[in-house]
Amino acid sequence: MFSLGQNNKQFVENITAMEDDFPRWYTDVVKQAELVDYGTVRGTMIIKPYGFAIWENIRDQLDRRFKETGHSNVYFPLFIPESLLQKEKDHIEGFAPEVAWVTQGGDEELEERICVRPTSEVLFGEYYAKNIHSYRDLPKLYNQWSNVVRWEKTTRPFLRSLEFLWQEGHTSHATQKDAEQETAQMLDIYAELCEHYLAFPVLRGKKTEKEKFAGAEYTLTIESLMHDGKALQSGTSHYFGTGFAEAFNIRYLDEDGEEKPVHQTSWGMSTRIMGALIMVHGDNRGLVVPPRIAPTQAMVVPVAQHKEGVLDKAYDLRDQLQQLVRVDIDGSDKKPGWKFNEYEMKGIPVRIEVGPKDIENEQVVLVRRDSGDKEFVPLSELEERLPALLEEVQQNLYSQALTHLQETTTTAKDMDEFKQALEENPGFIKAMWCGDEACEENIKDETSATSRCIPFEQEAVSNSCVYCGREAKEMVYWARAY
RNA sequence: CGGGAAGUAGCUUAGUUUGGUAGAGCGCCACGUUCGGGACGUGGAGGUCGCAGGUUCAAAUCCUGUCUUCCCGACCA
Repeated sequence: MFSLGQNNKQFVENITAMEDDFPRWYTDVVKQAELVDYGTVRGTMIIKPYGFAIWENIRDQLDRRFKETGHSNVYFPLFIPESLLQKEKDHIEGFAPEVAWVTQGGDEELEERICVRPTSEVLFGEYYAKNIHSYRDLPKLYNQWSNVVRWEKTTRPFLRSLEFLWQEGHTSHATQKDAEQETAQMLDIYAELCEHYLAFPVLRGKKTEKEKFAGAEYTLTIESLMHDGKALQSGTSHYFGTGFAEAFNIRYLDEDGEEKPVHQTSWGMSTRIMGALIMVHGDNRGLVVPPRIAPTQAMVVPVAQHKEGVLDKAYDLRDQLQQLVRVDIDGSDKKPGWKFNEYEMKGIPVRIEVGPKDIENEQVVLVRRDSGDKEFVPLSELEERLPALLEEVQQNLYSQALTHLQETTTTAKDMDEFKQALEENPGFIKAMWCGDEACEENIKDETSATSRCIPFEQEAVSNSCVYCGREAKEMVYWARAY
């Protein structure tokens, strides 16, 4: 095994070091790895082929699980009439400030403003009201892949943009129990995607009243930790109770002959998760993509490719390995060093070098992106070694992320400890809370940290509220967040 | 929405203080030499200096407005 050594200054000149300026590192990586370009309208983004290929893999994994759990994909319109959006009071209050409105069609002023969907609860509500009549119609388990628009004031690629891609699930159930099970099940699917494919751990829990979705009875969330110690809400699943059913009059006739409102859920994961992928695994050489989600898992780089037989051998390898993993080759006439850097920047998990010496020795060189370690592998062992190495990279990325989460998760019994933790070892802070929204508000004002979730797995780190000292109700994870 | 910084070739930028023919490096194209960690030589293409007004004989440069990006804060399922 060899390591890359210290001679790496030249490789990173295009990317700001993350310890110098993390926000700048992020935008550098997003651009250098060719994930996105800025759109012409402020706050919009063009997702480029490589960025979209990663999103497609995330999408496919989620979609497979949705279908395995009985959901059907549908597509609802982009437009919502203002009167429809107004129907659920909390919902419209939550979203009104960031809605984009259409006021004109062609030359004509519209009689009623039309909203460009920021989310589609009301459209599904209206549909369900018309289409659900009997307990036999339930459950209705719908999902849609779509774009939504939220007129945000400050924007960053993937993390917050005026328009973004996501999926939104909307379901109706006969009973509270069924709907609550659905809410929990979908959160598990999101958590599993993060842990098994995107290779980072998440904290699961419930949002506080202040942080919950507008119109929901409660919101479940998964929270993940970025490299700079800030948290990112990575997926949410909402239980609506019968709130929307009452507002939209979604009722069914039950077996017992009684008319009852349905119990509903909605859940979503967006292209924002791309931001998590970048900020959890990325390093000063650029992006690092976990093998299970990487569009290209291994890149064949021929060395001294002008020499007899090298390029042919490289293409043969590509063809052979294609049966096994997602492999690509760069047969362009760039120099090898250029290619090494290019694919490190793009985070491709493993590089396969083949040169004249390797051909002579009947071997290849495998270089892993996460650690930079090189190993010489006999051709006869390659088909066995490469998938195993990809798996090692996947596991290592997860355990690195887990270690980071564990090492930066602290406990605070009072505000001094709380502030000290934020200052010295930013990450999640476990602290008790009395349940009073005023304390939550004050903590935010004084520290800019917010409540991230009330974890399912509770643990009493003290008896009293970290802010006011009154009797504590529950333990909350706090952090500065994106 | 407040405070700060910046927009000059695909990218990074010099030039702006003191107005006077728009420069460089990288990248791109052609040819040759190279090729085990971002090669080199020669030749070449590429710019309404973000946009709109104004001042001036003359504006990348001065003035006003505006758009966009980045940072900090406020806001934010």
